[in-house]
Amino acid sequence: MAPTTSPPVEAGTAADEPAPVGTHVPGALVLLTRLGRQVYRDATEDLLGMGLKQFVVLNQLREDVGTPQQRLAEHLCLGANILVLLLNGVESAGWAERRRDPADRRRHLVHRTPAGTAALARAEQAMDSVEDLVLGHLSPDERATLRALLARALGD
Amino acid sequence: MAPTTSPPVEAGTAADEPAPVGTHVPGALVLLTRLGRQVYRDATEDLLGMGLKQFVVLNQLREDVGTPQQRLAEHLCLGANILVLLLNGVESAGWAERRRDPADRRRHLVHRTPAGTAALARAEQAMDSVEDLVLGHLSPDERATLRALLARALGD
DNA sequence: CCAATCTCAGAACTACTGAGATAG
DNA sequence: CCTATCTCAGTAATTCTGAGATTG
Repeated sequence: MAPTTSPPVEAGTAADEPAPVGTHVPGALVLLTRLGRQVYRDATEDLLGMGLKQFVVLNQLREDVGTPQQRLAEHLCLGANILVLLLNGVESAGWAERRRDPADRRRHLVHRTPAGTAALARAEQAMDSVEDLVLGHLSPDERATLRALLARALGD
Repeated sequence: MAPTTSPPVEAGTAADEPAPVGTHVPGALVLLTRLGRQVYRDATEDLLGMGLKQFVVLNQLREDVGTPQQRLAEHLCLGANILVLLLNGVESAGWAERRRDPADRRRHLVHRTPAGTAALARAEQAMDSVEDLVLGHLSPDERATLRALLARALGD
């Protein structure tokens, strides 16, 4: 279960470092959650024209091909029941609609509407300004690299 | 898939393409929040021996030099009042303590205790397994690159 | 007297638990 | 009959709002 063939990338200071007691280098996941909090703080509903979670959902949808709610829940790490509430809001705003899957009528396939695509485009522009706030220290190249790494981590 | 020894991390897709209707490429911040949710889901209290937020706070503290709560709140994007509740838990677990700043007695300087350092070390090992779950698709080099980019984005 | 920092209690919001409805 | 998917209501946990206490 734990074949530690690779060296534990410890904060292993070189031999000449004082190695101050109580000093600590955070791992990638800690930095990730901190940055995520900044996004959550800066991407306000006023700015986007919608909630951040609604924005993320719309990002996950297409107009032509519907997505089962089950899969949405997996990808967004949301409980199936929470997704219901979220979609209720998105649908009543006219940005998406649920259609029964003809192949398995238990399922709802969620489609983004043209209005949803338009709202998404507007929110996206607002997100550009959030990105300038949150990733302001990174060059365009670095942002592209970051984006590619995140996409890879999510399995594309 | 293929474990490429050198990770040149292709930044991207061709710039201007026909863009099929209803198709959409999420921005870096959307991917970031999705990944952050995975961390939140996988880094359970059972696994870490503490809450994820407690873990993040302990990461931010040192034994020798105290951190004012105000600065903690900024760095962690927490309201000052929420931090109070969080620190109450951390302090009563014996992992940190608040000391009055002699230079400005309105402030509390938060120090990590030796017990806190020990608990942090244990939690960190658990986080390694979470990292394997969340960043499993990335090579060690890619993880290092990701970590460096996140650190830079946060202003080092 | 006013501003800064921390603390707390109650309101508001979000997420989770368990039961119900419909379809395979 | 049993499982899968979605929905909802009640409960638990989290975050925000506003006031209070102490110090500069």
